[in-house]
Amino acid sequence: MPELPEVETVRRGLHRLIIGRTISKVTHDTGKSFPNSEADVLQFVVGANVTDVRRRAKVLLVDLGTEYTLVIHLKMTGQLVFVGAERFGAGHPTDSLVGELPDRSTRVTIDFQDGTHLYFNDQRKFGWVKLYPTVEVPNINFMQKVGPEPLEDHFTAQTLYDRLQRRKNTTIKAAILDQTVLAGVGNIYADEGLWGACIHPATRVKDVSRDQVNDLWREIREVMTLAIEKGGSSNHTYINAEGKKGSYMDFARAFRREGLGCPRHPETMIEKIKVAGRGTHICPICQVQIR
DNA sequence: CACTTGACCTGTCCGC
DNA sequence: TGCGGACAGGTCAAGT
Repeated sequence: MPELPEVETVRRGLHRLIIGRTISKVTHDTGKSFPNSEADVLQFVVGANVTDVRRRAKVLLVDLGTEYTLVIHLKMTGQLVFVGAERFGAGHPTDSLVGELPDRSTRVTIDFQDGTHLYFNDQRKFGWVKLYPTVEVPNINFMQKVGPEPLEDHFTAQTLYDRLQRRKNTTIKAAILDQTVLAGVGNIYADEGLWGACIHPATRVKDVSRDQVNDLWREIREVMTLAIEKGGSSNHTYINAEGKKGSYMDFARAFRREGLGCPRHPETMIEKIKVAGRGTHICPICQVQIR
């Protein structure tokens, strides 16, 4: 589900809500939702306090005082929801969208000593929580391969142009979804960025001009910055650490707007097509495919 | 190596 | 109403 802006929104919430809390108990599914052994969980997680919550690409990193880190990927439908102790005394937070937790999609429950809880819910079970020594995190295969963070200062249009050269013969949409080209772009912000830059998603990378790459670079950064400001985009499965939805979809220009007017040409409707195996939203007037 | 496709899961929606 | 198939905000492994 979540792309960079959604994962960053969850990170900010957790950073505020769980740092300094001490873990008293962990319960989890057997299998890939949390594949570490009970012995490791008892030795390195239970009794540990949370020292930091970081993000790289779409991956969350919850650092523990034991020099171990919980590495978490939400994939399509994962959620991390913090529930305070007051929930069980004064009732539910009125603006939370989650029901009573845990529920049938809860894969991992982390209880804190102060009576608060962190729930990892994941309807489709694609997501996971894995425990690594903190110093080993940079050596994880994904961390070795993943591309630059698009919102960092050193990510320039030239960087994007250079990194796209490794995918010259595929479509521009497939290329920007490739996490080794740049980090954090998923289906929503790919469509939004390509609409902003007036590039048809099925255009081959080699046919995208240098000026178009400049536009795409700027649009990806702008759209992700706005999305973080709005707390991300929400479908029926995405909520943040406090159980609330993001409002970026109120500002979306192409994604999931098929049948509605293009903001640049209100008389022309956004169309839904398939590119790179994914549902793709375009304006047929502004985004003209080359070759 | 680059590229595409299917697999991983569950739930929902849409057409017959 | 029931059922089959497509599809869903992501990555991997395996195939060509």
